[in-house]
Amino acid sequence: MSTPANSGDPRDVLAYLLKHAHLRLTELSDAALAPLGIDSKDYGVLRVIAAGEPKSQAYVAQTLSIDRTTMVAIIDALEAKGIVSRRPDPADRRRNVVELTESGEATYEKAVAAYDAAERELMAPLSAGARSGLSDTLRALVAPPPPG
Amino acid sequence: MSTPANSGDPRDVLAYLLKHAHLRLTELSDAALAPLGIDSKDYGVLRVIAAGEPKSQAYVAQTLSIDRTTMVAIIDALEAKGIVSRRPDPADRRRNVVELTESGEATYEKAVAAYDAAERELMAPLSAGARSGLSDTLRALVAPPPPG
DNA sequence: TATTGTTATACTCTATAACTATA
DNA sequence: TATAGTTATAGAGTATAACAATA
Repeated sequence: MSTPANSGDPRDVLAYLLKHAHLRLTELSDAALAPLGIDSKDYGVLRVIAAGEPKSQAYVAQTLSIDRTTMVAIIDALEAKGIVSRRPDPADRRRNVVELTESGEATYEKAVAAYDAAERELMAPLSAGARSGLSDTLRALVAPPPPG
Repeated sequence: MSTPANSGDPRDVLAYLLKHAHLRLTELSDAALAPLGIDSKDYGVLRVIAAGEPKSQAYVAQTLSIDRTTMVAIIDALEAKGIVSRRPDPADRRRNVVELTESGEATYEKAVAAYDAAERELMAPLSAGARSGLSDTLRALVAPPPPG
């Protein structure tokens, strides 16, 4: 038969597996990042900010599919911690340019190491092939982010 | 180098991929299940209830790692729709036995087909090997549910 | 007119605390 | 004493609506 009998085990349901794998990684990375004063959501934001040229709040929000009103509070908190700075974009004063501060650069470097360790811990039971296969497969399922 | 440079693409971060793959599957399955009057969370509950012998609310909640106070409202709604029934367990009157009604059995059969179609739609870009590899890999990352 | 950032507000989801009844 | 179900309540997370500034 193509559909196996229902054993009642929720791990037969892909939605359950995706939800709980994400939950487990969030727990591990939140714990790893907590000493730096940030969580996994902050890490995602910092990673976009840290890449290449300075970004606007709107760009960061769109890249991560986070509502721009939600982004305000996230940047507020990172700014209060001295990790990022906000200033009006001289080229378009509607925009805020968001950048890592000097101290924020150091925090970001540590955050990359902490997050990577959490990912490795989650993936520890997997073979090297399964590890890279997981990322490749998920990338094929997830559409490119808005700005692309 | 073992860590690639940060391109700013959130799809390089496993947590982003897991979150958005889950989000996409939830959207697809919610849409597929909506004509039946249930959503993907209800489907997970029905799947546990439909397996084998009748279950208590507490068992269903623990199996899915849903708080028992949250389960009350979920079962309330399924009962109001005539999909499941509740009755005290004669063997232990603290417990509610939760079962599919006759009409609920029919809804459940349709729900399995609808959910499976949503999973297939999500997985459509993948090879057969990648599809089964994804489930196997995720299962290795997710601990067995409480009752086991 | 459209976009960016902001604020105030509301909504959803879920958890905590306290209660009842049963064991 | 401990467990199952329930209710009321509170908190986190996120979205919607409306506004000011700027393009």
